[in-house]
Amino acid sequence: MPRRRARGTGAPQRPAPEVSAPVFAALGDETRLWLITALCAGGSQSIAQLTAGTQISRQAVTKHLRVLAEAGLVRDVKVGRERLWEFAPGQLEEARRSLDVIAAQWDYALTRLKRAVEG
Amino acid sequence: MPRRRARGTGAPQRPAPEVSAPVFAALGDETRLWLITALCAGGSQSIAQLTAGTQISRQAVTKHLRVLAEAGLVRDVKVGRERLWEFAPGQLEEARRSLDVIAAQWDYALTRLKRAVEG
DNA sequence: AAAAAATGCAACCATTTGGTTGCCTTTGTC
DNA sequence: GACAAAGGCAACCAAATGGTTGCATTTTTT
Repeated sequence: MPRRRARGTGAPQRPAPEVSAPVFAALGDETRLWLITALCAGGSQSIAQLTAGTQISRQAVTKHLRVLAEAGLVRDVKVGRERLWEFAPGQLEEARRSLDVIAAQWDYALTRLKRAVEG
Repeated sequence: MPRRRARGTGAPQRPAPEVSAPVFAALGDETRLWLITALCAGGSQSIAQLTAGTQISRQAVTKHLRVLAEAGLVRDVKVGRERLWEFAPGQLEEARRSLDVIAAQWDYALTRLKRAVEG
C-alpha cells in the first residue's frame, strides 16, 4: 500500500461555481455591500432604519434585502409591525472559502510551473 | 501622550464598497467563475481554448473575459493571431481582504454584544 | 376610534446583462 | 496565393436588475 500523500501537495479541490456565484452576485452591488456592513456592525435593524442610511427609496432597500436573503447572507425576524434584518455569517464564510480555494489553485499552478522551470 | 491601543481591539476598518463591489459582481456568474478557475489551474489560454470548455458561443466568452478584465481579475497578451488570457491574482486578494474585514466586523460586534450581556 | 408608523404589493420604467448571429480582418499554413 | 484559424465589430434580442410611485394592510400610539 503506497504511502499517503502529505497534506497540501495535491491539486486543490475545485470550488462549486453553482453555489458560490449567487453569493458573489449578491455582494456585487455597492448598496448591498453597504447593507451588509451596516447589519454586521450595527446589529439587527428595520427596513426604515436601513433606508435612513441611504439615498434610495424604502422599496429599493427592501428589494436589495430580498436579494441578500436569497443568497443566505441575511435573515429577518418579524417583530410587531416591523421586520428586523440581521447578518447571517454562513454564506459569507462559504464565499471566503471559495476565494481561498481559487487562491490555492493559483499557488499550486505557480509551484508546478516553478518546478517545471527549475527541473 | 496616551499609550497606543493594542492591535485588534478597536473597531475594524470599513471596506470600501465602491472598490470591492465590481470585483464581486464579476465573480457573481457561474461562467465567469469557471473561466477564473480554468485560467487559474490551466495557465494562459486562448479564447478558442476557453470556449471549447463551455456550451456558449465564442462571443459570449469574449464578453465574459472583458468583464473579468475590467474588474482586474484577468489580463491578456496578444501573441500572433491569438490572444492569451491569464489570471491576475491582485484583485482576488483584494476581494479576500474585503470579506475578511466584514467577518472581522461581525466578530467584533459579537464580542461587544457578549461583553454587554455578561457585564 | 383615529392617526401615524412600518411594511407589503403591484405596476411601471430605463438600463444592463447574457446571449445570439452575421460578416469583416488579421495571421498562419499548405 | 489560397485557405483555414482566431478573433474583432456590430446589430439585435429577451430577460434580469435597480429604481420609482401609488395604494392597501397591519400594528402602535394617543
